[in-house]
Amino acid sequence: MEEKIKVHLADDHKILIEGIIAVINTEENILVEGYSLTGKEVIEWAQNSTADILILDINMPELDGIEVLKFFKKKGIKIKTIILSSYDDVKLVEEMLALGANGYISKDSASEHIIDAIKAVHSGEQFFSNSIKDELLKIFTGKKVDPKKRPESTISNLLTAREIEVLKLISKEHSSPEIAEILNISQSTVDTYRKNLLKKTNVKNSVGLAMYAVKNKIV
Amino acid sequence: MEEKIKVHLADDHKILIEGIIAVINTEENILVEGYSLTGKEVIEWAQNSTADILILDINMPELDGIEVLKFFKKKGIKIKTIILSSYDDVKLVEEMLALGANGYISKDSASEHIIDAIKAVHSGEQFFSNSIKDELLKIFTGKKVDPKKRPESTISNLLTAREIEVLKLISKEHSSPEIAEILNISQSTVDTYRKNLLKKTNVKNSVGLAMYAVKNKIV
DNA sequence: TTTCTTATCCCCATAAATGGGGAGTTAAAT
DNA sequence: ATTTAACTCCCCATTTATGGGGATAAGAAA
Repeated sequence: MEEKIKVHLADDHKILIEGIIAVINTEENILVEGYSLTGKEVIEWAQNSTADILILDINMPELDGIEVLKFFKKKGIKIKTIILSSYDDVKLVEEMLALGANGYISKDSASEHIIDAIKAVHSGEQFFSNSIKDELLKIFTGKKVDPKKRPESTISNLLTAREIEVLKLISKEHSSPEIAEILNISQSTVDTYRKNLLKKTNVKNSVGLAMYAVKNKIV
Repeated sequence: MEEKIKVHLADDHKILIEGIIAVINTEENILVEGYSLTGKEVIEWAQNSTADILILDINMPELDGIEVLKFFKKKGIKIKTIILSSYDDVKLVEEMLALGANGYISKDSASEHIIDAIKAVHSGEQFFSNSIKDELLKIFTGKKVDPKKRPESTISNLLTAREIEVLKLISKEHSSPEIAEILNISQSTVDTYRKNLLKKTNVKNSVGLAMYAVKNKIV
């Protein structure tokens, strides 16, 4: 009687995607209409999408989930989005909500939660993993946080897109010459980014940068 | 007529596990007999296992795939193991082979490759993702490497107490001169520890060391 | 006892990172 | 139209890090 819920997946790991498809296929009224392996693909897809729900991994190379959500917000694209994350990070959840995400599930959670999340978000609710709910409770009961006073100074506006790219590569143990080659820019430029990153993040060296990246879940 | 191939999965992301189960369930003669979510669980399971194949994620918190393989080798446990990795890293592949792994597939590859890998490894062959094969070819054609001269000795044991001390200080953004002063030893010694740490952990630089420390909850 | 591990130190050399300066182009915002 | 932000590139110099080799003393393990 009712239409199937159309879902689009975005994750850089194809195995995970095919796994989720297999899981979702056990559900009668949910249909995976396609998937994207990179942030860029998601953005292209989004231009002419008729899907109901997007399940979006935040950890993708180059253009990650955060950037995708920002793009949506900027362009006024309204797609109900469920974040799929490797980590339970309240900061990230807050940022995602501010960027218009409708749900947040951890990759640690059981796969049936994906089904639950899709159904909930499709019917207009929000959905969170139990693990992340626990984390949230701690914050919102312990200290009361004004939801309007959301983190204005997220990494994304502290660091530029390019700086984040460089930071990610640094965190993946790449040297400046390597990063220069990967990004197709000169080593001088990479070194400039390193300097700016050190200043902006207020850490001492590359190790500090990597730790910063870990702490802020940008790797 | 023939017995089903019994497979055990090990990955800290339950969603990925359930996804792989769903994929494998489409295969008639392969059966997932269980799964482990941590390295410790794998080791416990391995004591009384009757499975034919273990599919092992290398990136697990605390006790990762490398340590699991080392444990197997030490205890003489013989389980055909397929490594499931997020990265295409030749160094890692070499290390895994030296530790007795029988296959190496990337999470980026399509899920049917898991099926192929299971079948290949079960029949005594080795299996590698195409992406990693390309990488390997580059190495083994460019420079000829004696397969017997595999990094057996380079990646030996766990870290010593002193090495861990140094690793902690590195992860706290200290430089070698600083560490030398803190520990009251010469900088030469600190540098020796750095070298040993790089070898033992098989990472490229200090950033890699810091990440290793994070992954293994040393910091 | 002999071997192995750990902790300590040194030499050499090269590669990489850090820290300061300046500067051009483009695109967006005011 | 002018300013600003982001991205790009270069000079200089110094400090750190990496990679190879070797070495010694104390203590544990075989």
